[in-house]
Amino acid sequence: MMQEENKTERSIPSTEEQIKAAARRVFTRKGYAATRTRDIAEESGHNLALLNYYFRSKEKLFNIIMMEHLHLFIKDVLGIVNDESTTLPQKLELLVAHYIDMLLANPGVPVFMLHIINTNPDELLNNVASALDTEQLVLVKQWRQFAAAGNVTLKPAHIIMNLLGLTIFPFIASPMIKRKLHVSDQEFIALMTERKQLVPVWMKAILASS
Amino acid sequence: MMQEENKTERSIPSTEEQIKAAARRVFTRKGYAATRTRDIAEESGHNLALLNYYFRSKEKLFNIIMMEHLHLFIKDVLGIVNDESTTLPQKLELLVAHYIDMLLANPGVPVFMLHIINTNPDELLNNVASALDTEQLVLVKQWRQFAAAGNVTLKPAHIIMNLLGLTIFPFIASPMIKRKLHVSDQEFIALMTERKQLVPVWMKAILASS
DNA sequence: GTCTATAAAGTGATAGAC
DNA sequence: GTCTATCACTTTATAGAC
Repeated sequence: MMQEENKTERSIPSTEEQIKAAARRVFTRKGYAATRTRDIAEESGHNLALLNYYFRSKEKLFNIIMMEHLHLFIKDVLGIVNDESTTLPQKLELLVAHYIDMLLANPGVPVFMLHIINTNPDELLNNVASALDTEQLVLVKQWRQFAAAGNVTLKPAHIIMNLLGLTIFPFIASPMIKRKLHVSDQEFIALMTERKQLVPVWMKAILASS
Repeated sequence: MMQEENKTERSIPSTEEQIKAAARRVFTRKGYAATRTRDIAEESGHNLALLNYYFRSKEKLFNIIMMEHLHLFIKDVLGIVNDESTTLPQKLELLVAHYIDMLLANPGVPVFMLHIINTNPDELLNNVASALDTEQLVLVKQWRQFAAAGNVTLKPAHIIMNLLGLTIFPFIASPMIKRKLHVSDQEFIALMTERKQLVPVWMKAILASS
């Protein structure tokens, strides 16, 4: 009477989806080892047996979540990086904006990924951005051109570490930042939104200073 | 006959120290939950029962290691930060060099800390650098002076995030960096050593660009 | 102090009723 | 598909011999 059950687009998620969503939250918050299947079941509002019914095992469920997170990191990036019609500085701005938007929508992703990177080094480091280390990327070609023409003395490793550090680190350290710098959740979002413009400017200043 | 037991400075560590050192390695590598007390015992070359004999429980042992890591983060910093005889730029250089040296000697510390920060938010975030958020620090006074005189439009939160991101992030992401950027352990150390000089230069360039 | 053996509790997964 | 009850195994911690 009040609300008719919406059976079309926005209907209630299936049990399987509910469990997966709960798993994403708990795994992201506590990591793989500290998560008990009972935690996920409780968080999902369903029974422990359902978890095994739908996903067979804790590990298989984790792998599904992991792959989805991995996909978030790579999705849409190839399009930006391989676009012949954009310049190098434009790609920088697009990449930073894209990642900050993605991380604002999925704040737990970096900690999740780093936890994996630092525990299962070999297992999936091959997968991480494996599509991205190609030497044929337009971005890489443009970079070589830029480095050959101008006089960039800074090693590429430094540049990449700077870019990632300036973009991703705030999300990793957000609990400490919010606490110690007296930044509210809302202010944190505003800060990160500012950084979409600022990081590219800073990167250019860093390049110019070397 | 071959080697007489050295009983003075550099004698073999006590069983207690051996277990603690093993715990530090295993906890750093795998995190609290994924570590089994048996792993620590095996790594130390001693028996599982000895761990409980010396430290009562896994949790108490972990807390000891955690506090030692926390101490590494704060130790010596107060001296740098409260030194009336150094300028602000000098403090920046000293702090960056100090942290990079500390992290090169203890590469696992950041991941260890972040794992804790993101799992036990409230428990110890009060302790983290609680001595450092005082408004009375010489560093803070010098900063206020600098900000009032010059025209620094950048918010302090951005500056701190940049400094930490440029300094600490490479250690957090080192497994990925080494793998994806084809950087050897030795080259990584060289890169970080370079950053002791570079980060302060970059920070100044960032400030000037705003 | 150090070991072996074992108790006590936790955890992933399944059987079987509904 | 969903639940309760339970198995099989792991893991922390301790008891007790030496």
